[in-house]
Amino acid sequence: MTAGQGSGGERKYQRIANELKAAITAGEYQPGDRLPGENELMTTYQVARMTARQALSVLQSEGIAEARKGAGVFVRTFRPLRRRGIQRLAQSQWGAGHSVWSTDLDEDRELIVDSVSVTEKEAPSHIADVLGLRRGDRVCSRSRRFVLDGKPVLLSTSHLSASLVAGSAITQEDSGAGGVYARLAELGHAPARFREEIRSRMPSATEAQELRLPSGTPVFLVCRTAFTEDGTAVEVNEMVLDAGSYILEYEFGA
Amino acid sequence: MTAGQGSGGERKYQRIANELKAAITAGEYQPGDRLPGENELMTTYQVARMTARQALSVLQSEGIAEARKGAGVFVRTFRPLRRRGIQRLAQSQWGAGHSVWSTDLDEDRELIVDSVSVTEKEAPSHIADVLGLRRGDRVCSRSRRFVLDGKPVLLSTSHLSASLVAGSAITQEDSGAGGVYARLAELGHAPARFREEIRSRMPSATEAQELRLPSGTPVFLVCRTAFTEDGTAVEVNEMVLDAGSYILEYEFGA
DNA sequence: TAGTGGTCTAGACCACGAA
DNA sequence: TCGTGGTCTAGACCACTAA
Repeated sequence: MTAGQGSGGERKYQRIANELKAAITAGEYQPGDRLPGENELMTTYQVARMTARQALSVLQSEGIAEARKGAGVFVRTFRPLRRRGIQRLAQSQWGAGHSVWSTDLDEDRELIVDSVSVTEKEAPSHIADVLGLRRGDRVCSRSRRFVLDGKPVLLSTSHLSASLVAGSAITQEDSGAGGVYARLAELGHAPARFREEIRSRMPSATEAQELRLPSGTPVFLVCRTAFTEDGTAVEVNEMVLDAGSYILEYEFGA
Repeated sequence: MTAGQGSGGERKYQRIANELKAAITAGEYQPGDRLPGENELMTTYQVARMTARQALSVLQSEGIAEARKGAGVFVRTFRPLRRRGIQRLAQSQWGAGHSVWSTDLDEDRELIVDSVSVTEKEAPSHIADVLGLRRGDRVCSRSRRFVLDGKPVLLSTSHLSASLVAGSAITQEDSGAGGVYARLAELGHAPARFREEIRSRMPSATEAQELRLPSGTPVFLVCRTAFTEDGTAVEVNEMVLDAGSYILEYEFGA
């Protein structure tokens, strides 16, 4: 046979991929172990380079394996953070000066803010709509990147009306104890209700680079809107999360 | 040049992919439109088949485009459902005989249960742990597939202790008005609290087939646990969602 | 330096969809 | 029937990593 797939048979690359997956499931390859490379698969299965490649790409696109250029293809480890969407925003926490992120920390794992930037610009239209701003009104945008065990896992950009927060610590890189929500409370705009909307898709090339995502890893897009008691939206926080690094959790009553 | 990438330059396939993306963003190709095929890209960019292919595969793996064998590569449409995780489980709804899914329906879009199967088997260990069952105890598992506009979007498997629900309508394919939660309430095990845990990853080949997912579409894994007032877990529902068809939404107070 | 994965070429046969 | 994407071959040069 020179090409094409036999009508009754499993695809060659699929068969190779399945055998590798089975070996991983059986524990023959542990997380972090190196899998057989392209050359080895070519000889053991007697296939062309591109076919061996495609077999390995199946594992990568399912998030099971990760290629490192010049080194090999390795079984990925999966050790996600648990992000509690509701308890973490309870008043008792930010009101008392805790970081909103402290509950994200499993024992001994450090989630660190890698870079912060605060800018003021004209409000993007989809943000202006939610915050009830007029055309041309300006927003204060706080962008942060969070790093876990040396790997970036979360990009967060928080948008607030520039006129609302002018002069407060919110416009500083260090927003102070309790963070932005404590400052909003001091300004008389304490958040009372939150809405989080979650999507998931494959990352753009830019996002994949910023989060150092191996191919086959989707991202969560979490958009949180904070409302005051009277129902006014005061903050919109757009987040991009490495989906392989997070479990999102919500608890609520019936 | 015969092969390899010029050290300073953008990859060929990446450049082609970027131009296609720009054209889509600019509106030259609308959702549902057919993109230039492999043959057309080969001639217009003077590249080999595999290179044109790889350019198109970039768009597919980012979920921007979708290949249909024998027809072409098309710009994908994105029109997700909004799944409200909290309001939809309020007592007022299932208590009154509404389907839990009714709030998922945007006007004029029909979410239909495609297939139902109810089985009884020994509890998988991760389910037994949560439900507090002993080794060898049995569970009643209700599996359903939901279809929107002819496309499957959600696979749901609900696990309950077999001894707890024996003889009730829960063991029937039609669980009756108000669904499983109304029946649990009648049995004296009304759910009072819920926990939903969300992950996202690329689908396995099986999941991709069952949900008819184009490549480049991740899935949500939503695991909901229902607790009674005294904190006993009475139901574990494992769901697999087409991430391109859903926005998950949670609203809660500070 | 040897071996790895990343990109690229120039061919081929196949199953499928639309006309 | 004809064009499409899906699979496959057998070569090639490159950048990167680890020994």
